[in-house]
Amino acid sequence: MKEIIKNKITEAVNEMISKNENYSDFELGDLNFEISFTKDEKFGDWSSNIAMILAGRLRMNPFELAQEIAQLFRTENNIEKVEAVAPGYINFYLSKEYFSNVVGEILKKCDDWGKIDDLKGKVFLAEHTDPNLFKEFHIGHVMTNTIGESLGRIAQFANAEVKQVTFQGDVGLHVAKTLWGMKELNAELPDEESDVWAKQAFLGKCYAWGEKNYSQEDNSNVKNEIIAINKAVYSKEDEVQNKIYKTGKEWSLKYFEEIYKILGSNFDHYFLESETFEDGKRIVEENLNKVFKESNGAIIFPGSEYGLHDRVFINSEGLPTYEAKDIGLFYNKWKKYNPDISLTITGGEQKEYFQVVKKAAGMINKEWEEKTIHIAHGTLRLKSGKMSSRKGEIVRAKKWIEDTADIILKKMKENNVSDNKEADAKKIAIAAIKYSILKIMAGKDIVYDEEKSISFEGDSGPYLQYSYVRANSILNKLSGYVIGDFKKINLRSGDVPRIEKMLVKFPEIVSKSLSEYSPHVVANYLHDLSAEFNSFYANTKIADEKNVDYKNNVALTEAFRMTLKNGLYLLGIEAVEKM
RNA sequence: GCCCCCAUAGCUCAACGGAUAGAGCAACAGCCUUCUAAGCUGAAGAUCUAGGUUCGAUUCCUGGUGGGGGUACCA
Repeated sequence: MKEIIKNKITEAVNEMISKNENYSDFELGDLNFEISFTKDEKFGDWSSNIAMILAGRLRMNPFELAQEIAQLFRTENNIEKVEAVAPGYINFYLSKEYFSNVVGEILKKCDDWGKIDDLKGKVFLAEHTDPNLFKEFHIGHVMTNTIGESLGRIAQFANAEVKQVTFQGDVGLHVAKTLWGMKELNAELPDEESDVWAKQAFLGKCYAWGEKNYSQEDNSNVKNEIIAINKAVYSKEDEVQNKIYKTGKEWSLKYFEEIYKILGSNFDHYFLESETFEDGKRIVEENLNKVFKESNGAIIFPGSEYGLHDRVFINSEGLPTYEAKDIGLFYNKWKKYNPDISLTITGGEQKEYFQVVKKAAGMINKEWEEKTIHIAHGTLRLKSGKMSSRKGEIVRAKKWIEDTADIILKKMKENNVSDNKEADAKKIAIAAIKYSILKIMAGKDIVYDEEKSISFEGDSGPYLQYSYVRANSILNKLSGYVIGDFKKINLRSGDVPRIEKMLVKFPEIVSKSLSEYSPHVVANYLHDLSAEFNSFYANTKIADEKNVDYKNNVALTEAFRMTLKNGLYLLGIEAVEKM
């Protein structure tokens, strides 16, 4: 529809220009005007700003120009009315047929409703979460994971071939600190029968202990020990240490598997630093004196020459830093997937760091820079201040989810509608958490208030799930009917309900969300859509055969349910049947 | 010091340079004999500050104030 309107406007403007010699030297080609949904029903359904843009160029009154264009606009069946309105909008009113046809289309497309071709044939890589083995998974990781998973799913809806990957840190100073701690705190070592949570909690404690001792100024012995351990991790020469390392690594990998399962996150591949650092180191060394240079015994990239920071890629011990490992990751990503778009999602504090790495990467291989997009999201911070796994001051993801699920479970027991309360409570908890992250534009900080539990009402994940449950409940009641019976939709007796008009927007919303790499566009839309449905629900008895618009309303409810379900999928949220 | 980001209602967030700046929470007034009240309806409430660009600025530019982040061998 958008394209039709756009073409017809172009025709009208061309006609206007050809008729009037005042415009003869005017070129339409580069006009970038828009056709967008109106923000209020009273302005019609679609609206164009063409007159206001033309007005600037032709130095004319936008409203008069709008009137002229509107008059020349040749309407077609589905466009009922075209109207020029001050300050210079041209508004389009669509017919009832148009909207009921879209409802029919939604019922036909089902799970495919909302899919677009924006990334057809493209390989889309989404790297996110990037936890360090030997450290605990905290609520900050949940944020990256949630945003990354959602962006991947949105790209998938845009018909891209999506690969979700993560880059896990299994070598480096943090590992050395943990290993040192494991030796020191050996007495507390959990036995093999302990669960993954206890084991990882122990590793987290060891890390914090190692970090604390490492950074104490008067403790140069410990510092040297840890540096030695770090070297041995890379070289794998110390048999005893290799064994400890192997134990810790296995515990961690199992632990992360459990976490990903809880979050509903699926990775196509796990890159490990231990598998990329050699490539990274080699590439950096190959490009010494071309891209990189030596400085104080280390190999650095002189970012300051490009308005960025200088950063160390290989330290004076000859070991690769995260920077070099990231170069190795670029190499391995392209070797394995050759992506058209490669997204890296991290916290905002890595913004300037990543600019440096990306710049350096681009000087090695142009494609690496050109096809990489860094999404820096905000920090999930505590009300009391920043989390620090170094100091052991973190909120564990698992605890967050379980605490949330407990509150929900209590509420479910009061209501007593769900048949699998435990499982549903978990889904609702995840929904609440993910939605609270996704409803905010990526890039902004979120303050996590441990006192105030997360919201289950209003603009929240559970609100969306609840709206789904309501629609579901109506449709279940009609189990004697097959929805197929409603696919032949008659014209409504009255006005098209707002919810029906809103459904039409879904594919456009997906497209916008993708182009801005911002799941919050989808989240906000689903909230508005659900609010509109709930309002419709409160004012209309939907499952009422006596109503003249009965079939329309049932079909509309089904279309809403499908749209919401597909939208929730994009956010990585599961619908529940009852709650 | 230098660089980057942010500032909208009491609180948490929205708003392609456009129409009356939208929501949720909290507080206030209502609505369960009717498809699940995790809901609905109503009223109240906001663009940090000084300039500039524009037909039009919450949005773009400059200064100020306040907050966050980054600044070489951590990730």
